[in-house]
Amino acid sequence: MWSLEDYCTLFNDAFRRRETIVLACRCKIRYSGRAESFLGDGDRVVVVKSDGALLVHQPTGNAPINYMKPGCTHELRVDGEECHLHTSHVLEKEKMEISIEKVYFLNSHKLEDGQSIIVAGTEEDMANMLMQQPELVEEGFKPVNQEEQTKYGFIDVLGIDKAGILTVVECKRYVADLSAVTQLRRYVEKIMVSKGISKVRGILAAPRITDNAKQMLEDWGYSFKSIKPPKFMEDFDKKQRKLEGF
Amino acid sequence: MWSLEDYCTLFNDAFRRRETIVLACRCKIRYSGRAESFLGDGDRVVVVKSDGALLVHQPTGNAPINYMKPGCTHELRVDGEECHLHTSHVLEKEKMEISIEKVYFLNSHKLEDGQSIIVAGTEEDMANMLMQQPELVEEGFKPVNQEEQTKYGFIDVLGIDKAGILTVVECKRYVADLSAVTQLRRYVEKIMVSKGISKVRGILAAPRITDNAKQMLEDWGYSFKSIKPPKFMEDFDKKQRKLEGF
DNA sequence: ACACCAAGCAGCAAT
DNA sequence: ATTGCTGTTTGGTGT
Repeated sequence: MWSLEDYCTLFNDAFRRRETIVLACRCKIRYSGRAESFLGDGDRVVVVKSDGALLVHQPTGNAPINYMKPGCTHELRVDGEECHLHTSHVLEKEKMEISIEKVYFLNSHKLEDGQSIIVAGTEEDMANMLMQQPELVEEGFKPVNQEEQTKYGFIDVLGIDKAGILTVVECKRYVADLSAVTQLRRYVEKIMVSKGISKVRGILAAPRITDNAKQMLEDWGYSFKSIKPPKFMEDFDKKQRKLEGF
Repeated sequence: MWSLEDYCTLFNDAFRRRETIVLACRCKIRYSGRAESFLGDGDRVVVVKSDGALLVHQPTGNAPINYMKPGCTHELRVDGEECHLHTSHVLEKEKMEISIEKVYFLNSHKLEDGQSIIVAGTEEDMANMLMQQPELVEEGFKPVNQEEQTKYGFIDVLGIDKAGILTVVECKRYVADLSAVTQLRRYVEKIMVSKGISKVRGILAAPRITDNAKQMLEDWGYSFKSIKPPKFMEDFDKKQRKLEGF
């Protein structure tokens, strides 16, 4: 069994060597920075990464209960019967103190990883699908050049309907809600102003829409088109080539 | 040194006992579910929690590069020269396979934690501050009963200005952007319809606002009030009492 | 269960 | 650096 001093030496040396450190312990946590927080005694896993990021995970749940951003300094010190991990981010004026009552295990290793993840099935993929298969939006719909869109902002798909009316399409991967409608409305109005056109259509493309959102959409004269986002591994080839280019 | 079979036994037994497991390894990862992803060879920390949640962390950055939600089943199996961690969430039709080339360390421990975090300085705290010190919003501003708000949705603060005009206040903890303005606009319109009033004011309360948002705010006849969110540890006493009540 | 929204959101790309 | 926006967002609250 190691002493508190041993743990401190192990930890501080590992961090100095930019190893990634994992520590399971019983602790309480105080944080002060963009907000302030306190977390009473319990068992957690603490991860300190080579870039100084720190994560605290409870034994259940997806998200960290506390964290510090990359760029932090860390020091583990003995304080009576406990160890205290002092973490601070000088630039961001944030600090954290983890009071460690008991260490269950501590391990560290130099980790190297230069890989980027490749994801298929995002909102961007959905927009690309509609650019390539515009008939999915509506019969006779013609997307305009993607270059031209960017001038008007972050519009997912811009096109012209079969009657020649400029049409903004906003894509959502999941259920479209009120904020999706207000977002569409904002884009439509932006286009009307910047192009000086009084008639611009808005289409919300998503697998589903909430009742309230549907109502608001119709009140504003926009329409909904049910579209499932793509989820093809085939897309990987294209993206992989793009990544390998760098 | 342990064999691949040893690691599998350790891992599978630990998960069966609902321990929290930490594994540092060189691996590649495939995920399929709400989207699909692939991550090539690199060193990562894998955390498997007692509720079945799984996190994969690269040696830098704040967020997990891959994850699975609570409720997953996990099995680590030997496959030739490698171990494969098969993770699946039957209900959500999600699955992940982590191909492990090399294990740096593996630890597990039964962790217990029933604590909830107490946070001060949230948007809700900001709204409460304005309810208690309405003069911060504007001279002569009087908040209306908080009960009454809930009928009309998630409005932060509803009140009456010194001229007797109903006023919606939307709070933002940080820089208010375009979506904050559209949100305010949605609430103001909702109130106008539900109360049958043609004149309702809107105030955006935040420490700062972006230029575009300011523009849109003024175009719509709303106003901005620079207010810093509260950040008092004193609030902890109140919240703690509330939590202890359970 | 669904709808809506905040988050100490994070991360990314464009400006 | 700031702005705007997506996210396998997560997590919480109210209906």
